[in-house]
Amino acid sequence: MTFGEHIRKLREQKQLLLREVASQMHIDTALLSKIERGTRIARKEQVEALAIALNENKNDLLNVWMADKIVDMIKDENSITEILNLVKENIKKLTNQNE
Amino acid sequence: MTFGEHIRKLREQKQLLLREVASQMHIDTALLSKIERGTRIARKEQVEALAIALNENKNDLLNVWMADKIVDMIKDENSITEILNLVKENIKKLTNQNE
DNA sequence: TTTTGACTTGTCAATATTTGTCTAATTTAA
DNA sequence: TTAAATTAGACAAATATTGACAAGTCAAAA
Repeated sequence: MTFGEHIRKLREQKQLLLREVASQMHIDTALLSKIERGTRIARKEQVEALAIALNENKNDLLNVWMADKIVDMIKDENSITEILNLVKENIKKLTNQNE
Repeated sequence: MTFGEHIRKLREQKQLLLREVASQMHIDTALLSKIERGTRIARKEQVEALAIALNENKNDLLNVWMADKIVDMIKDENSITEILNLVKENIKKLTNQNE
């Protein structure tokens, strides 16, 4: 599930209108609509504001958002698995350096 | 190993000078220097030109480059593993849709 | 020590991208 | 049909990226 689908589902579950949530986030309704539909990428501060407006866990939402951005980057690549393995390796090296 | 470290090692193995490679890539020596040191991010076309200049496999180099960009995005996050799992899930869903 | 060559750094204008909003559709629900 | 909700398109403003230049460091040769 993409970030947009995720937050739309949450919003609908809570029976909130786009304009209600958007207003709490201090952004235009149209922009939130685009974010939900995936034609615009939310900024980090917007995700945080969204977590508050939807009364959801901020970190969880940020994780979904970040994952979405990564998927966006690599979805059209032809060696996704290989790339993700490289990422994992490099992350491991990075964290080991702090020991 | 970061993308910059990687290509610097390759260049040194082949005993090429920054200016030789940069010239083949039609960019300034200073820019290539920054790319190798990780203070600048190469563009896709530059990675491709680099693969030619270094006589390396283009796709392999692009994978290292892409992995590097992803690491850059998430290295400071506190739930990296969780994020990468979400990525994997979502990628799986995406590819299953094409069946 | 001076010079030379390789590399690095800081800065800048040009360019490109992203951002948020407005207005005008379009869709939905009553 | 109407009214409210949502979406699409276009735009200026803000931000970010780009590549180049000039000046810098550094090590080794002269």
